[in-house]
Amino acid sequence: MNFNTHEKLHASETKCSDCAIRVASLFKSVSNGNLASAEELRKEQVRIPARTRIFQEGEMHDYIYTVYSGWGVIYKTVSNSGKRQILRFVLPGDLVGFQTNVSGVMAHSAGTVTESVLCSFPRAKIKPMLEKNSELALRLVDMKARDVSLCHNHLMAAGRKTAKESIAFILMELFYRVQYQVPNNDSKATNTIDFPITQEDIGDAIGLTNVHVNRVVKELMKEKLILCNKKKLTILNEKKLCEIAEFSSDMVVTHPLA
Amino acid sequence: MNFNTHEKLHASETKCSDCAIRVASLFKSVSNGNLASAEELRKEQVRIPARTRIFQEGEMHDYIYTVYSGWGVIYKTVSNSGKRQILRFVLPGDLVGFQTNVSGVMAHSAGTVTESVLCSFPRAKIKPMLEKNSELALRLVDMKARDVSLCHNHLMAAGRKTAKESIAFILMELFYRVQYQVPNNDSKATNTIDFPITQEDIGDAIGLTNVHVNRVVKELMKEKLILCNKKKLTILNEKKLCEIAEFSSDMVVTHPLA
DNA sequence: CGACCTTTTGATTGGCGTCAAAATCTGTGG
DNA sequence: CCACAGATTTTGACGCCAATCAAAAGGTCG
Repeated sequence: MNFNTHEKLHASETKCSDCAIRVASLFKSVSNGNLASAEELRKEQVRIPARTRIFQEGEMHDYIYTVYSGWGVIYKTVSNSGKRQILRFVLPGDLVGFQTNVSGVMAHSAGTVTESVLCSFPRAKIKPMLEKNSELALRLVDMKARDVSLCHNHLMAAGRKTAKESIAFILMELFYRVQYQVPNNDSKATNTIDFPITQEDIGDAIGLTNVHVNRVVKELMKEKLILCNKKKLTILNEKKLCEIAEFSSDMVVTHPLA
Repeated sequence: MNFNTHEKLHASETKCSDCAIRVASLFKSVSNGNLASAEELRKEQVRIPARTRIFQEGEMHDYIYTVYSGWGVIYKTVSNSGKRQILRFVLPGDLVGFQTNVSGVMAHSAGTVTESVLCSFPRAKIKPMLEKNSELALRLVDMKARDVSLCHNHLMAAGRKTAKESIAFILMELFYRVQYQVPNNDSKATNTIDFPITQEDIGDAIGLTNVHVNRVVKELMKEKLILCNKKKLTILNEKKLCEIAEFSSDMVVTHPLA
């Protein structure tokens, strides 16, 4: 699976008439009055094809993005071996590309999995915006704290869990994140979500080969814990999976700073 | 290696006469005027023995801490297997225990490695403080962004690097973090730092056994890349180690949001 | 000095990687 | 709507990195 490059990212931009709505996640907890004051920050909506790179590790990139729709990944590559480590699956509402450093050189790459719609925002305007609007700053603290929490769980899976435990974990985590973050999903009724990532992606997220992921996934299917094909994932035995994975749904729920 | 518990954490507190200085890290970028206004927030200084638990995963804990001196770890435990995953080595200037959730139940445990001095701060006062002082909020965003960045590197090591690469990485990372964060270290002159963690700790950080860590560390010594004994670590061949680890010093440098 | 860590070494095992090839799926253009 | 190419999944054989088990040697601290 190779990423197309998306060099002229901002060439295909179209105006987003009411982008404040689209960046619902970042602005979620901001009162209407303040939102209005943030309106001046005109944002650009971008549509990016499936499996296309958004920005690349080591390169300058002056925008951050809020995901409006679609799945993506952020990742790093070991240059010695060429192996990829997926750091996070990106879903609607997530922020992509925010990092604090002097140079603006990206510490990781980002790419889409499915066709995605992002709202871009100039990195340079973040600080003034946060200074003007403390609610936004608090919201960003929340989002970053959640990033840390997800990354801790992810690290735990990669470092200390078996292949089966890790895979069960990642499936449950994504199932719940989709439930909370993807609009118009019916996962509560059907226990099924759209699942556009490959087994190779799963492997790259937890440090396994696609071959081994396949063996474990088949085992989970044989045990009637999941059903997984045609880009759909069904959770058949949530209780058992949570036990195996040591997962609980409150590991993925966002909370405002209280 | 077991942690003592530190049940009566706040029993042994002593007043910290000028704690604003001690929480230098969190308040680093805050102008003097604002610092004064934050003075009202009386903080408590706590001294904790070596290898003692500060708080535990799954339990309520109402304080966050800024580390003034000493080494510590934050970690999670796989209950199935009892295996520990160290999420982060904690050094002076680091924040410990900040997370956003409703319940106040800690998502991970924290403990000291050496005797440490911490400044405690009531979790409940964070939000009002940040609302009053936007510079603090920005500073917290920076710190959390750095947490994410370190965790990404850590995940990369655990997931996709070989034992040798990961161990080289963790050694270089700690070497530079000590250089930047520990006061009165002479690492620039001597290439040597105090190194109080065990090989078991290193293994728990990247998902290896102490036995295997030992074999690799000995190999690194045999190759004259490091020198490591008596709780001291010397970097003999930084260039080579950085190549093996794919490490660069700007992976650990803190930058204010610009 | 004695108990307990921590490091070190050796022997053996096993989980997951590697290599390879077939089967299946997916999207695209004719 | 079919055909084809490329991506993805699946299966099998085999190998290796790191785990496990065990035990000795060296450090550390009360």
